[in-house]
Amino acid sequence: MPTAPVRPLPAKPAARRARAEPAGRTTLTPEAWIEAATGVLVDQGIDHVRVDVLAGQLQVTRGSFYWHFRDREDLLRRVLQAWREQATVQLTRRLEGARSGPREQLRDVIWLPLRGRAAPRAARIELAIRAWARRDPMAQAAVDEADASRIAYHDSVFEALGFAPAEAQMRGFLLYSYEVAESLMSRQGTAAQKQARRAFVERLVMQPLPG
Amino acid sequence: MPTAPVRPLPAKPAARRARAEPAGRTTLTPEAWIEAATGVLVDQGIDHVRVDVLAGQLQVTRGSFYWHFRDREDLLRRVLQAWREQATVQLTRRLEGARSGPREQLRDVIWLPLRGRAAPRAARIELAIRAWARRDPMAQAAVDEADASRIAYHDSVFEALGFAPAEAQMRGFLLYSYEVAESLMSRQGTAAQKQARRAFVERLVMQPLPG
DNA sequence: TGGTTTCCATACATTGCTGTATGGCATCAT
DNA sequence: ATGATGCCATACAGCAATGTATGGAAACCA
Repeated sequence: MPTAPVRPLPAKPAARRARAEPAGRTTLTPEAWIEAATGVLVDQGIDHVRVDVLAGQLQVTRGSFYWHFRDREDLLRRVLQAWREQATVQLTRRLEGARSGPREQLRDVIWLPLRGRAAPRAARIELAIRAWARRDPMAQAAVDEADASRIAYHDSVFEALGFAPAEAQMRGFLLYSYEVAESLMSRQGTAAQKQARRAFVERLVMQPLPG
Repeated sequence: MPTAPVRPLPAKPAARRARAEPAGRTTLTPEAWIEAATGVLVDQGIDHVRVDVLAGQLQVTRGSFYWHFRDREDLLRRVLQAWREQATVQLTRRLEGARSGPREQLRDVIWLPLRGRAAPRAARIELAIRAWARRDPMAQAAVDEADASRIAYHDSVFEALGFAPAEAQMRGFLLYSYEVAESLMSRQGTAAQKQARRAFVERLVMQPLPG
């Protein structure tokens, strides 16, 4: 697909001006559309993210949409972009907590997906984008990038635990694999079994190999 | 969705009669439609499995489709059914090879996804159905069922290796998780790294824990 | 050979969704 | 006050996909 000729949007102020909004949000931000699109993406799939559906959800007409966005493709790009930024922030937070020691980082990696406030929703968004990525190169690139940086983080944790780089890499990948799969197959097993699984994995991935 | 009132299909013979097919397959079987649908499902997603697309691919018109199938929903059901049967056959083959000893079964589980002839395509089909399952309860049920029986098989391998049932269950889940994730994130790492990963996991999941 | 059945083509009728063009109202600058 | 602008509504044209109704040719049965 050749890069489409950029049709200039009607000039808009870079920063949203503070207009007199009488109480209940009469005017929409692009972020509202992006949020709504993400919602539909999560429980309907990318093909159901359609302009008129979102308009109905936001109680406006499609005229509003085509004011804020060039077209549907434009919206999808910004949905992905929003996810990338969120994922980056998430990982940055972890890197900043690196001073707490590798053992604690490992515990966080394993248990945070359960304890986190917004974790379940973030997981669902990620799975939806992963499904989307199967046939959209742009989404695929975003997912690959996120996977790579997270795996790199996992590796670093095992390196900090004293494993040689090559082995740390394999342990990091295994642990990340487990997390992704646990999210993907969240229907398998009872809550107690899941707890036990995580505790077991936490111990096993630290277990040294003989030889 | 209430179970739709069943509109009776035009009566058809249960088994396809042997008609004089002059050379090049002038007449279509339902299986041909199912195969085509699976193909589109794999690299386009379930929403792109549309009657007219398949008709174009099969060089016929939609009239043919509505003779073989009640409607689009009917086709999707049969696509899922075909996958269930294939997955069952696959697992049955493994259970029959159980006499070869647990170590060999473990090797097979880990390495077969790479060596198998039709393995890559089967993996892609499975990922496509997994994506579909996120918003179709019927597909979700099929995936859950497949996961459960495969996990049970993994468990049995670890039990045969001498681990206590509870621990075997966790090891089985971890190994299956790794396999699913390796398929899902097949873009991560070089071929050599993947090889090393598998070899490493094969050893680690057998490693006993102290205590 | 005449009639039936199998399988597919053709031709509607309908719906859903996209993108554009244009109008209108409220809010802003001056 | 008066343009000008931001934000949205309305209306239109067009395509894409579904399902149905019906016709028609070739193979089968008698």
